[in-house]
Amino acid sequence: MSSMDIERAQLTLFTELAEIARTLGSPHRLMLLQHVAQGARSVERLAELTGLSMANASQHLQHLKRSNLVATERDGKRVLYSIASGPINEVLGALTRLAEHQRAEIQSVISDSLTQRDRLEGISREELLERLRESSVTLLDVRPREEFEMGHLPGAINIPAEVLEEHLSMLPQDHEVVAYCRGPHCVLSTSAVDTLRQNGIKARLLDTGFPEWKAAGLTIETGA
Amino acid sequence: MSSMDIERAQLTLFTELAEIARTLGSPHRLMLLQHVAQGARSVERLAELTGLSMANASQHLQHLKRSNLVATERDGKRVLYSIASGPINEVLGALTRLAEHQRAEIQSVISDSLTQRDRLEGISREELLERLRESSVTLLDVRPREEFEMGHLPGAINIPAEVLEEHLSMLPQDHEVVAYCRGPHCVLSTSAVDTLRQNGIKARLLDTGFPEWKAAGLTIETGA
DNA sequence: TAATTATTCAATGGATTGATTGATTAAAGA
DNA sequence: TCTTTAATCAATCAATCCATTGAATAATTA
Repeated sequence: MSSMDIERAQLTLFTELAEIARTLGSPHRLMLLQHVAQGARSVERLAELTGLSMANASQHLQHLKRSNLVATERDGKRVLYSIASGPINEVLGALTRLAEHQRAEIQSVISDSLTQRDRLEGISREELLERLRESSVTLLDVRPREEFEMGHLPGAINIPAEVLEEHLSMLPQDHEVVAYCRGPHCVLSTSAVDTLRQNGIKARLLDTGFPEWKAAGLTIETGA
Repeated sequence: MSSMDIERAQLTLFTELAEIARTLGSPHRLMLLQHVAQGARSVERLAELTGLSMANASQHLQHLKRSNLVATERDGKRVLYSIASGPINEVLGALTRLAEHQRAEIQSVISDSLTQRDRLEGISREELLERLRESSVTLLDVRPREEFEMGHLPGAINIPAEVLEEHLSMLPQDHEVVAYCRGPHCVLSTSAVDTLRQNGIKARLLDTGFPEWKAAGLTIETGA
C-alpha cells in the first residue's frame, strides 16, 4: 500500500462523507427527513407537511435517495418514501447535540441562564424506567393526539405541544416532568421543557424519543 | 407557545443543523478539520498537509470558524487553528459509520466478501485491555513515526501505514492484530486492516483512536 | 524604517444549487 | 379509451459556492 493509495482512499472517504453532509445541508431536506423518519409518507403528504411544492419536494427527496438516506416503494399511483437503514438518527442526533452545545456556549456568555446547562442533559431510558417504577416522575408526550393514540410510552399523558400552555393545570406541580416526542432531534419537547420551566415546573427531556423506544423493543400502550 | 412558534423554532433549528452539515459538506474542509483535530496548526502547514493553496485553505478555515468548528489563536505572525470544543468528533464518527454502513450494504450485494461484515465491528477499549492483559493480541499503531513518538498506547508497535506492506514480517503470524491510528474517522487503520487480511493475518480495528484513548485518561507511552 | 513572512481580503469566473414553471410519465378509475 | 391523480422530468434563472489571482494587512526581522 503506497502512500499515494492512502491519500486516494482518504480523499474518496472524505468525498463520500462530504456528499452525505451536503445532502443534510439543507433545512428543507432535514425537515423532509424528519417526517420520513416517522414512517412511510407519500410525496404529496411530505410536500404538505413541509410546505414545499410537489416538484420541489420530489427533487429534494430524490436527492436524499441518491445519498441513500431514504428508500422508495410504490403503492398504487403513489410513491412512499421511508427512511433508509443505517445509523441515520445517530448522525442527526450528533449534529443536534453539536448545535445545542454551540448554542449553549454562546448563550452562557450572553445570558446567565441557569436552566441552560442541564437542559442539555436529558434523562436516560434506564433512569426513566427506574423513576417510573417508584412513580416519582410524570411522563409527558407532547406529540399531536393522533400520533399519541397510535402508540405511546406506558403511563404517559398526552398534551400536544401547541396546547401545552393552556393545559398546564393537568400537570402535577410537585412531581418532576419528563417530556418526549419523536426522537432526539425533535425540537418539540425542548420547547416544551422551556415552557414548563417558565411556569415553575421541574422538567427534563427524555434523551430518546418514541421511535427509539419502540425500536428498543420496550412496551407500548395504544389508545387514548 | 403557539404552533406557529413551534414551526419557527423547528425551522431555525434545522437551519442551524443544515449550516453545520453544509460546512462539513466539502472534502477539503473535512481534510482540514481532520488535521486540525490532531492539534493546533498554522494555515501554511494545513495548506501543505492538504495540498491546497494558502488563500484557499485560509478561506475554508474561516468557513469552519464561522460554523464554530475550529478556533483560532495568534502565535507571532502565524495564526494557529485548533478544533473547537463540543462533540465534533461524535458527528464525524457518526457520519463515518453511516458511510461505512452504506458502503457495506452496497458491497454485500455486489461481492460475497466475508471480511466485509466484521471489518465494521471494531474491538472496544474494554475488550482490548482484557486481551492485552492476557497478551493474546498485538497492538499496531499505523500513524507516522513522529506522531507515534509523541505518545502512543502502551505496548503498541509502530509501522506507519505507508510502509506496512514491506514490514509485514515484523508482525506475529499467530496473534491477532488490532490496528489503530488517530480516531474513529481515520481511514488509515481500515486500509491497514485490509492489507493485513490480504496477507493472511487476523486483524481487527480498534473502535477508538489515540486521541480518544488519551481523552479517556488512560495511560500513554512516549518515545520509540 | 524597510523588507520579509504569514494571513486575510476583494474581485473574478466557472460550476453548482434551489426553486419555479410547464410538460411528461405511470397507475387507477370512469 | 379518456380522465384524473401522483410523481417525475426538463428548462430556466437567480443565488451561492469554489478556486484562483493579486492586493492589502499584521507581526517580525534586518
